[in-house]
Amino acid sequence: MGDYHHGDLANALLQSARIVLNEKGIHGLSLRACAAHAGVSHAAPAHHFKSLRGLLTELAVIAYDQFTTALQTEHKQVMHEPYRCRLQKVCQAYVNFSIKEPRLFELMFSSIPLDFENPRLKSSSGKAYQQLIAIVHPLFDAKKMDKKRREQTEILVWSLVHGYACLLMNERERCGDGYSDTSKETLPDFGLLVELLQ
Amino acid sequence: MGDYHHGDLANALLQSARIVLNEKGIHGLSLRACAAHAGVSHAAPAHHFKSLRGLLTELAVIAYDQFTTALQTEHKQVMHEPYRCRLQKVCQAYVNFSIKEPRLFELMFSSIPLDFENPRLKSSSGKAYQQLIAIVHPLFDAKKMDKKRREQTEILVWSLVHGYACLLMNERERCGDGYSDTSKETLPDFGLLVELLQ
DNA sequence: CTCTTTATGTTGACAGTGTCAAGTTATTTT
DNA sequence: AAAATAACTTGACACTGTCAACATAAAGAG
Repeated sequence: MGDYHHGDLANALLQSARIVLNEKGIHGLSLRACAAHAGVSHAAPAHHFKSLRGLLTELAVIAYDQFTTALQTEHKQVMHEPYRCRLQKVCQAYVNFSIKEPRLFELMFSSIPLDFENPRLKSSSGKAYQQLIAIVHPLFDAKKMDKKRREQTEILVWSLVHGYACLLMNERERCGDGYSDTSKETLPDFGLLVELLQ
Repeated sequence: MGDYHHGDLANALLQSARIVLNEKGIHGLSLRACAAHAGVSHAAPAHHFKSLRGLLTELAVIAYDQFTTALQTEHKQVMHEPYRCRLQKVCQAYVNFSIKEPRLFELMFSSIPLDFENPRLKSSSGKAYQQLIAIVHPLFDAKKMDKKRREQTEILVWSLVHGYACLLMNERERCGDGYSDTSKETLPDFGLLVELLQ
């Protein structure tokens, strides 16, 4: 009776998962909802992803890849600009992604348990971090820093932009769907921090 | 048969909720588990908290209060120290809280839907933010900044420390329970950023 | 070409969850 | 003392993830 052998159900389910994710949010995303959206039985996903965790993990891989691409694209576009400007703009791209794809961003950094032993997830999330570092790195060339201080500074930059994106998203969640304060969508100039601290 | 009229079931349930939270994490916390731990029937919590969301919201209130207290305590202890040092230490207290009470921290800033219209939650989370601002504020006295630039700088500082705490927690989650890299538990000196950016 | 194996979906079941309605008991009010 | 109310229990329903058993289609072996 039923259509057996869909052909590429794994990808179809991931496609459905993205749609359900955007409609109902992470906590509304269920295996059964994805199966229903893809038009298959409720237990079909288990044959492609071991569990819900498995599906979320694969979805996170997609998310990280798309995230990395977004950073890369911006990075290439600002290659010719001065260092500070570069950094600011790529960090803005980081924030923009969290605004454009809030559900994917949530998935990547939320407390929802993913399978971080999964080699694909390890790879894609690792690449995202490397892409970030690649942006900050040229900034060090002029400075004289040892390895440890470099790493610490990298983490500080990452923390800065990541924290901003997180807080912005929290605010959006709290204030309902219609909320969008365009003034907060642009990351403040990092120079303000220098002004404060020096 | 059953003991009716417990006396102070609401608080007993919140107490149980904290225990269950610390044992099983946010996504393992359920109304029924709390009820079982408190020794009451599965539907008892509904009479005190409208729903699971209601219970999580009240738990978040406790979390924010404890968080604010932690910041306040540190703030008082470093009152006599120079501005920059003060800022660094209170931010460290922020990070320390996320290490000491990771589940509560998660609850406060995760994507789990809370009732942000709840006046108690509004109040307690607002106080936490005010406490943060209160720390950054004195730093501006020496600088000449207009209101907008002040607010932007406040957000940048907040982003910095919040992002660090979040990333640290993600790392902990990913690397299993036994993970603790003490070198990362101390927030790098903000001066590194100045060095990088100026 | 036929038989077997394997991959892929389906169906049905189970335990767990939040939530609601109805019933039971204790306290409070009148 | 009677009535009203608050607190808690019980039972039910729909939903979830996950497992086992079954059905079907594709691929491989002889």
